[in-house]
Amino acid sequence: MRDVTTARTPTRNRGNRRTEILAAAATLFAARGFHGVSIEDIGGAVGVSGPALYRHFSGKEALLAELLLDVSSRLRESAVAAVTSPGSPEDTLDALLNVQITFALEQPALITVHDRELGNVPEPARRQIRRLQRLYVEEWVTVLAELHPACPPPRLRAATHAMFGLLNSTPHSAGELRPEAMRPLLRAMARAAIASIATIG
Amino acid sequence: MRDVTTARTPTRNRGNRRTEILAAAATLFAARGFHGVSIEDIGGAVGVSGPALYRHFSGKEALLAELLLDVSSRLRESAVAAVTSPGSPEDTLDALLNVQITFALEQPALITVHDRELGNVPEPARRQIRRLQRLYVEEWVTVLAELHPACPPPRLRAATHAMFGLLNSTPHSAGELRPEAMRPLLRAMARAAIASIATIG
DNA sequence: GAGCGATGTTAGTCATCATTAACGTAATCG
DNA sequence: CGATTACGTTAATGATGACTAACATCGCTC
Repeated sequence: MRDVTTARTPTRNRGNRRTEILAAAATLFAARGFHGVSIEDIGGAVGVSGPALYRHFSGKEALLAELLLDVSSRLRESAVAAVTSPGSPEDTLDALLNVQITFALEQPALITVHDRELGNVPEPARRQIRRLQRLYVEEWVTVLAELHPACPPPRLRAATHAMFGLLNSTPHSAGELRPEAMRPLLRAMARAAIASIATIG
Repeated sequence: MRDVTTARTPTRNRGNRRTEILAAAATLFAARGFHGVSIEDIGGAVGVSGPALYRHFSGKEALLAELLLDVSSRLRESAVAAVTSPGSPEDTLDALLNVQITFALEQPALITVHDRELGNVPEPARRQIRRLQRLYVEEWVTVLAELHPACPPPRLRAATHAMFGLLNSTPHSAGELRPEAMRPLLRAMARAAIASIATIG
């Protein structure tokens, strides 16, 4: 009389604990910074204590690396999907906005860690994360370039970063507004901000 | 035959070293986070080594506290000046934008530390910094409320934070654009973003 | 039902680090 | 001059923290 519905892989709940740890670490890193969080803290947050983490990760830095690698590849994947789906440049921009806004609203901790802690990732992984981040930005720049052909790329890049700053402000205004109200606000502000870059220079 | 031109206070270069330390600490904290920087690092950055800092500050946390207290009071002071000077709400908004943009462009390290490290400031000072930050935000909200009377305050507050995010993106787009080009871009994007908040809801 | 792999536990170990102690030195001031 | 003050220096000291070792346990598979 065993429960067969939970389709267990060869090794039972394999991966749950791992995922749990990643989530807890993201929250803690976002709140106190990589060096402000101890292995003990992370373990404690998931109900195991300390060195248990080494059964799942080779070390603290590896944990961070996996976190950032995961975020940056998911972001890039979603961006590629948005860009390759058919539609006008305006449609594509809207799709990109949705990607970033959804991420910012649903995973504020990951977003925070993603743009603060790259410096603590050891070298092999760091390069790859940087590459993914760069590719993500370039998806945006490409679309913006279609909408504003007269705008030089450096300005487009700066504008893109400014927009990320705007959208990623969600951790700061946590609690001010419900997500359902935050989403249209961010979308409107970001759209307007982008539209404005044609009006200067 | 002494040099009298350098108007020395009772104690020679008093305060130079102190200021130098604060500046170095800001840069390091911005780059690696409070816990990622050692007292030795900060000392090294100004050419003295380690425990010399205790001649100027009571400890690492006190150093951070002074940094944040200084930033938040300067921001608030400038905001008050902008708000109390005569002019239309639009003029006042422009003045506020100039305050924040100038700060973001000229002191990116301080801006970065200012919105990341509050959690590491010990309690007496933390409350005061929070208070100053809140007051700063309220200056913005008050002006925005005049421009958008129909907009509920929580939305104004969220929009204000989003705009700070936009303007404070300068550390991320460092090098993309020269400050002379960055300033009008940020101003245009921020103005447009703010104008857009009336168009929803 | 013995062996094994996955997963934890607790008790080291070894660095790093904030902070303090003990001790110069040079300039200022009486 | 002689003392005090401002500033530094190099050794402790005491915590904390990442990581390792040695030792369970438990669910499976054979």
